Amino acid sequence: MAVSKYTKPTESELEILRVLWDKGTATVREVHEILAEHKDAGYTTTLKLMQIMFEKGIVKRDDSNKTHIYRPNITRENTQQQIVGKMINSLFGGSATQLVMQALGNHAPNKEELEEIQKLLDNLKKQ
Amino acid sequence: MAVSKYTKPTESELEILRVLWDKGTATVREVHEILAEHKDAGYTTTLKLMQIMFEKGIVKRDDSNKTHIYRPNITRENTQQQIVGKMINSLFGGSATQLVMQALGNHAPNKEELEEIQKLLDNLKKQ
DNA sequence: TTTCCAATACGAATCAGATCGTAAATTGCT
DNA sequence: AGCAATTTACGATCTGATTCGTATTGGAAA
Repeated sequence: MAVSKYTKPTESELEILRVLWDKGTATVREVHEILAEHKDAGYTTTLKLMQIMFEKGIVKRDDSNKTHIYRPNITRENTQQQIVGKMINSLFGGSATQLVMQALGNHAPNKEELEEIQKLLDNLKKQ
Repeated sequence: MAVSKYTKPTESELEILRVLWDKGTATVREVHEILAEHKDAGYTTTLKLMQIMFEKGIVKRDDSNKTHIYRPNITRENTQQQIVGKMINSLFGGSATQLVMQALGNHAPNKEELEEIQKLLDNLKKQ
């Protein structure tokens, strides 16, 4: 079985990944424009970060044309899982329940979301 | 109203905070012994970190004796809230529900915990 | 073909966090 | 008082992340 050397994305890398996850593929320019709405960093900064992410294997890219096209090489779900898992251990003593209580307590969902959670809960109870 | 300049604790700071939260108060030596069980770093490293945390205001200390006694200056609950909140925004597009689904899906709780969550859910539905 | 623009490549500077060696201070013990 | 052990203080180094300036490259348009 192939071993994937998992590296936790940094904050900046996560920002870029979010754009790539949403769009599927994007050029450096596209990513940069979106980040620039809320953050100010130069274009070459975004470029450099994406190059580093490529070297790390976090993203893939098509460089057959002058303007390279990037795409994520790790899934959103997997990354969420890694990070949430780490947080459960480091901040909630290993109890996912504690995290769930915290999240629900401080960020109450609406009716539809409550129903969604209820369904999942019902499923878990059946096991 | 007093403004508290919130600073996100680093990973190492969190490790130390966990010990302080569990014990209430502790000396550098005590914290270090516990960390040393799972991590290897020199005593002065732990000392330095705790000194920096003191400068930042993350911990308080009683230095009326030679051996200083440290205690947390931020609560576990508050810290959890800050970090979970940030994660919901940066990784789950602002949806606490998504985080909850993720956590429950990948770290299924036992019967008692499910009941606990159910109770909270029932309460939220009543609103 | 030449020119110009946009994109990439690359190296350097900066910054924060973590680590540790060493010196100075304090306390307990003989 | 003098010594040994423990603790604190402090500065230096190292590493990783971020930022950016500048040079180079490639392609499109004139």
